[in-house]
Amino acid sequence: MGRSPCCEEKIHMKKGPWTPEEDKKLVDYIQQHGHRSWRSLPKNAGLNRCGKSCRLRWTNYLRPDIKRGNFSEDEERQIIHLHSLIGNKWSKISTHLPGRTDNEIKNYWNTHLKKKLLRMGIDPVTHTRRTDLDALSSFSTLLTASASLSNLVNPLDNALRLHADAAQYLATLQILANLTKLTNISNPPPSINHLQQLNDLLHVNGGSLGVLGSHLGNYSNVPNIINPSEILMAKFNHASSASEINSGMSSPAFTTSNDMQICIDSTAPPLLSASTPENCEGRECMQEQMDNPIDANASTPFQDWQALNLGEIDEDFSWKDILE
DNA sequence: AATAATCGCAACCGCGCTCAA
DNA sequence: TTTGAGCGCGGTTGCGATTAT
Repeated sequence: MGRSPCCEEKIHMKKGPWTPEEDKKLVDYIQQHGHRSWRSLPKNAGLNRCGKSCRLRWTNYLRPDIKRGNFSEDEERQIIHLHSLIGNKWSKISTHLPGRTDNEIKNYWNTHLKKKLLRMGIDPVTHTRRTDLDALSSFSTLLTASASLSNLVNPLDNALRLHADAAQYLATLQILANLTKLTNISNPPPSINHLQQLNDLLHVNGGSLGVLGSHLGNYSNVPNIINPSEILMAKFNHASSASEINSGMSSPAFTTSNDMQICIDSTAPPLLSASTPENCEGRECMQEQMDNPIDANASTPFQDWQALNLGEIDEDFSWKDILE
């Protein structure tokens, strides 16, 4: 049903920002008489405003229990959590955040949290990893950045060079890996042949991942393309022991057995997921996660990358810096 | 220093729900 | 059962403040 204008005399009503005098009149009236009927309130309070405007001013600004100031991290988390469960139900969300109005939460969501999630590669509507090509292009920005880093490092500094090479390679890897996902290309496990070629490449080129990365095209052009990240991980899986890695036969970027374990256990982190698990989709999935406090803290895409824990060369150089 | 672009927030708009007559 | 007043909600707009060029 509904109604359009909230009062017939609306055209004569004042609009726009409230003056301190109007605020005082409204507060004084409500403190004395309450606000049983918003429609009759402005007339009784001596305000040339429509009741709706009075209600909004009171509920969003003048109410004595309104909390002012920045949102705390805890409040942010709660908003994101609740939004993932119930969507844009701002008034419902506000009931869980004492002193915060639905309007304030809505504004905060639109101006801060939405962007924050997007920066993290999370779709603010579905709360799942983004699958669009924008995110892919942002990753190619990372590739460009890592390439620049590669150009900046002293060619004589072998360790730094390898780190930069690895950064560039990982970026390439992720782009290709996600392209294969986006295009629904099947990923059969790497054959022994592929592994042998990979092994040769690493040995011939002194274990430089940068050089290896430059050969990825050979794999991505063949039919039945193999997910490049799987090639790399299979290579490490295939290595006879961690000592082989540590002895310099493989990339110095992966030097500890702990690092190896991470590489073996997972492919490149799923910054972009082209598909969701059959039994866990979109908001329902998030609902499950939020019901479980541990799952609710599930890693963000960025955390996935941090989880690679590839180590740091020195205080001024870290993977976090590259990935940021 | 001037101008344009962007951001952040308060306020408005209009739809739909509830409930009393 | 129908009607419509009143209210609440979510989306949108307007504008001052801030930042970038």
